[in-house]
Amino acid sequence: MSNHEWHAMNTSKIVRQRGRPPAFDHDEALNKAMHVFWSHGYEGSSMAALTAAMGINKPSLYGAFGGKEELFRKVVQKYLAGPVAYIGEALSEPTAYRVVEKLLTMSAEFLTHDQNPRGCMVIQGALTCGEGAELIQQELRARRSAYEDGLQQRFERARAEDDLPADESPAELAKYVATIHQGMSVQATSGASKGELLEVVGRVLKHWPVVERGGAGASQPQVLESSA
Amino acid sequence: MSNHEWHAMNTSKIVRQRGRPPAFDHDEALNKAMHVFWSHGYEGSSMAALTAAMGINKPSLYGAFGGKEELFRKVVQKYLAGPVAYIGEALSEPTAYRVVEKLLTMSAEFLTHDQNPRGCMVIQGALTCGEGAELIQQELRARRSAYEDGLQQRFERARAEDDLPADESPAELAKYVATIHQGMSVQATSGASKGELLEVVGRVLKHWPVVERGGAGASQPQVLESSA
DNA sequence: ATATTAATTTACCAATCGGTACATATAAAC
DNA sequence: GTTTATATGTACCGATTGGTAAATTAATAT
Repeated sequence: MSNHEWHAMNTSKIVRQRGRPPAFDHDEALNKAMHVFWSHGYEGSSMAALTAAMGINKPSLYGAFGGKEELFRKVVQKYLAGPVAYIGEALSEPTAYRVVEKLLTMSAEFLTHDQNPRGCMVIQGALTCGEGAELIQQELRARRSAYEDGLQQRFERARAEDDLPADESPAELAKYVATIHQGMSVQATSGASKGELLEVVGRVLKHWPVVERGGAGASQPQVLESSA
Repeated sequence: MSNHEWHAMNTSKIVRQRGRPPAFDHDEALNKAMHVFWSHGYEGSSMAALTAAMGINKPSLYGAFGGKEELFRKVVQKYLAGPVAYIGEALSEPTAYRVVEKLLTMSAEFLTHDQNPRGCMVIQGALTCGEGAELIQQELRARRSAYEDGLQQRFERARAEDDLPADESPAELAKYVATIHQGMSVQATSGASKGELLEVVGRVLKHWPVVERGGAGASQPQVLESSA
């Protein structure tokens, strides 16, 4: 069993090992690597840039993470479980409207947050690439597809709960929301502000399909008003 | 005056030159280069891949186009004047609704056309990059900004012509349409079909703001129905 | 024919790419 | 202490990166 595999199956478990202990914090180094990949994409991040940011040298990186490609996959896992965990939270909102409202509003915040590199790593990490990165490109595409599937399933549930009109297609709504989300990522990378993204979100929410309930229109959602 | 500069100012002008004539077609080679850059992005396209596709060797490429970066800039110009010239045509449609309808409908076709690499080169050519490509990244960002400005100006004209409600912001609408467009590009690269993109476009058009004209609602635009 | 001009081919450049061999350093186990 | 196991630093690997020097080839001008 190689060293980085041992690390993978023993995250944060304190086991007395013999041999020289690592001189760096595994999780912290992974965060530094995430920042580099997030900023420059997979191919745009050189081993030199990664090791410099992580504060370790190449043999240590190989021992602990197994090379550039495996490091990137571990970074993606951490990214999904950390910075974009809000997506899973949004999906558990009680209504489809609230799901989209929370998802896109938090995305507008997330994509333009000062501490974060602009844009989403899963969307932009390897949209285009050379001949050596097709597997990474494929991996990220699969992640985006899984995200869209999650949205679709949530909207199917919403329709079953009479929370979406019966003539609305969950798959089509999911692709619509994913398209908006991905466009917002490109916009953030291009310099769009949080306020500008929130205006886009507001327009999406203003026309979000809701079922007409009898009587007063009290269930009509509030229109999100944002500061430009 | 270097050779590639001579080429730049003498496009398609037949002048008897002395010296050995080029063995390749300038414009055709540029098209081949466009296809490579379009498929793999700026950094993902190596000189080896470019020269192989163009059917020339490196010194010829340097002589005719001035290096990788200048070649890419020339490719972008050709891309704007050729494959995506439909954008300019869309802007001259008579109403804002028709502008967006034509722009996004043709984009759905364009982004998924069998003969084209998936996605838009200006959007995805250098969204993320390493340390040597920031200038190209900046150039493409400026192109996207110019595109959005064009949309905004068109919507300003539309509002002046009472073709958009007075309380709609042209800048906000432009960013909204650009966000949709850029999201569609990511979707196309991820494998979305023309029909799926047209469904997204249909949803955008269904809620496009139009001025309420007196009397019957005859001026209400037809909803675009697409085949999935 | 000869000179001139320019595009071709071949071979090469230094720098960087991701990845490793190897010796050394540092811990626990005995 | 000695042994064993792991991490570190240095120095290196072949391959590829974008870019050229120099010789050759092919055209026109005289």
